[in-house]
Amino acid sequence: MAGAEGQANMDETKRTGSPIPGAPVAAAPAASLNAEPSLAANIRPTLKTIAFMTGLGITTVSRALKDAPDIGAETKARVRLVARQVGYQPNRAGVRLRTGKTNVISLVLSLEEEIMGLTSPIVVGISEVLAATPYHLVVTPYSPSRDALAPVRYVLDTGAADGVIISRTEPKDPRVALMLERNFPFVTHGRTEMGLAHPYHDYDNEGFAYAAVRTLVERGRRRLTLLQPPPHLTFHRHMRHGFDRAVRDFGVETIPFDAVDIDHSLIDIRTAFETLLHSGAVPDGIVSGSGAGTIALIAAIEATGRTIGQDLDVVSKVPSDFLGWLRPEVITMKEDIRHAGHELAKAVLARIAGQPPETLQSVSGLDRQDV
Amino acid sequence: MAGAEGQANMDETKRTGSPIPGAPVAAAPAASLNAEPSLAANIRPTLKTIAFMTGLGITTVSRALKDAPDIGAETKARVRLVARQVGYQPNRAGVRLRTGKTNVISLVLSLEEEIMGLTSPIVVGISEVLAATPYHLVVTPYSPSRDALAPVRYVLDTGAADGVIISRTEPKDPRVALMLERNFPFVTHGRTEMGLAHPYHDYDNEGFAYAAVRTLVERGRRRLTLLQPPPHLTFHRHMRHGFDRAVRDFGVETIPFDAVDIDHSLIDIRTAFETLLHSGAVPDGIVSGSGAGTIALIAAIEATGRTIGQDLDVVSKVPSDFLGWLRPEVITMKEDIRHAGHELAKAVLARIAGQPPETLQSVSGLDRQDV
DNA sequence: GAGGTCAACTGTATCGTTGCAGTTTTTTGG
DNA sequence: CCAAAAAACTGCAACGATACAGTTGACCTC
Repeated sequence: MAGAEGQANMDETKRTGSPIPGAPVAAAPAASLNAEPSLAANIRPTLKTIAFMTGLGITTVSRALKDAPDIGAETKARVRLVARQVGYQPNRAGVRLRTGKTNVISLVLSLEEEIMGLTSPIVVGISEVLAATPYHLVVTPYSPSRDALAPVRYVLDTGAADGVIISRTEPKDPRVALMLERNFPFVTHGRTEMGLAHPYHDYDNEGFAYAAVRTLVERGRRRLTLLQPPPHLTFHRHMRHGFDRAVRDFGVETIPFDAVDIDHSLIDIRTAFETLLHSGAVPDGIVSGSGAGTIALIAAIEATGRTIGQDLDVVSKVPSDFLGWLRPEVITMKEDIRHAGHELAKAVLARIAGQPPETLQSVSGLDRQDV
Repeated sequence: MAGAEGQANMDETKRTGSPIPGAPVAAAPAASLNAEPSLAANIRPTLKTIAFMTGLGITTVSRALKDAPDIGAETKARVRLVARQVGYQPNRAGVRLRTGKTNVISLVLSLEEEIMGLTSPIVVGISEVLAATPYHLVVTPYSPSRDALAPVRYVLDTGAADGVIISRTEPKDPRVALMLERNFPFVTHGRTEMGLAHPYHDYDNEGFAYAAVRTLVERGRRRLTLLQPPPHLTFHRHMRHGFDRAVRDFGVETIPFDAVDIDHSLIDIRTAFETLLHSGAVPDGIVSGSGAGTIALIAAIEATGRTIGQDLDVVSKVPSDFLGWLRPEVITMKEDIRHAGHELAKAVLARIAGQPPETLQSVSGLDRQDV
């Protein structure tokens, strides 16, 4: 546009570089400062270092490492060789500043869902997948008393990550709505019911509850009850549906137990269940949606002098097999949370890579044979 | 140096900014691109945005927000007001690139130490402390089969974090040596024995083992054994010392049990302990250094028809109180791992702030009354 | 041999921030 | 009333990487 020919470039000497020896350029110190990326040993190599070593331009080196089509094959080979040799690793801050790409996955965690050590295996599972990638895992916590939206907003507003993993989803989850609206890559651990497609991984809680009821019925139990997830979370519905459907299918009775849910403290659960056991309506079969909760149930059961496997049966979903060791009479069905971590990580990465959400939805659990 | 007066500055029009309306500068699009940080709504505010809004220079805004001494009080107030108003948050990549400060704490985790959910509460504890700071928590995993030094080297070489938290320390820990040598801020969860001062937080395993033995002795137990940590870790020695010293002090007998340690699988521990129970030398008191391990011990004990609290007693260190619920006959002593997370996080932050290592060493556990 | 095409390479500007070295204005001292 | 000093503010360059818009030279084509 605008200005005539003389305006832009074409000085006789390009200011950058100009390492032609003997040329009457600037002063010595200035030159050495700019030209040689590092005489010393332990400075971290940058593109400039490689450019200097290969005699190429910084741009060329950058493109060569990216395998761009307009760089010669031999040049690429040379650059890669030198890069490997000096142990070049792109400066994350540089990339991030220029491109906005953070190479970070943010795991948004409720600090209190931690009571029963679910975090641990999920972190491990995610880490295992990310280890093979340039991605880092950042834990973004929030206290559940506060707004669950806050951490998500933070990531979105500050561009702190390329992808987000959230759990404890609700049927109408504002976090999902927000990220979908902003077209931000994420996966949820748990489904939603908003009529919007997004990546998720979920445990088949409906299948679990159904199978649990069936198991109890097969043992002759007829008066069943459920220790269920908190009502505002999606998987409350799933578990309820599975339970209720099975109860209908098998024609058995249910005893309501709504005073507490698996988010309550063990003490509360125990107290509430003891109360139930002292009431007129005593169940002979219990489905528990949480391994920790089951411990409280067991305490209540034993405190009232009953024996599991005899007076009543308990089927529990568990994250690990402690219960199997300590109370083999409790029937357990394992939820593989580490596997969930794998799936979640793979899904965000795929989403970031542009794969459509519909293809990134999975449910794991029992074989669905029995549903 | 070199060139005469005309060289450096003093063009009539400064190229940057020049938002004087009506001045005959460049073309419209170029100007709008540079002058107005954003007409649109949702662009993230930067220093430039605030500079534009306040009419100040970018440098001034930066310094004002840093509360530098050469900025006027009123100016600072104005800048802060606008910054708050527009929700300014410094771009981490910019800061990091310029200053090298990452605002990241790296938690270096062995992926397999995870068997018994220690990670969860430690992550929570660290997060709780970091939440009040600009720091993020990044999980840097390694598989224990591989070099434990690798992740530390990575952080050091790439400057991925401002501070590191490691666990599973060894008496001569190469990671500690490396970070000390590079003068890099870190804390260890567990002590070392290298004669070098560094920040640490540790559980008082010696005190635990001593108290455990005392408890057993008080119950009349005389033939004691220890399920101990793996020999290469520092706390193996601590626990051993506490155990051995108490055994000496109280004049009781010990039964060797070195076939397995708490890092072995539950199956292995159970098998090994059953073997011991079937041998001639049967203990009547057991100290267990791990909650998970205790479960395996219990299984072995019960499989051989013995009763805890009667034929023998078990004292176990535990991370949570499941055992207390399910096997109240087992005597438990709780290790508060979340608290460890707090201490570790506070220590790295203090170290980063320049506090001397000697002041950042703590041991928690039982009151040391009994040692 | 002028003009065009293509392959291979390169300089410049930029992301947002801060260290540095100023510049301008006001105040102070003599 | 002028020089010097202090106070308040500012532009430039740089951190490392990449998008973009060239530049260079070899090779073709007519």
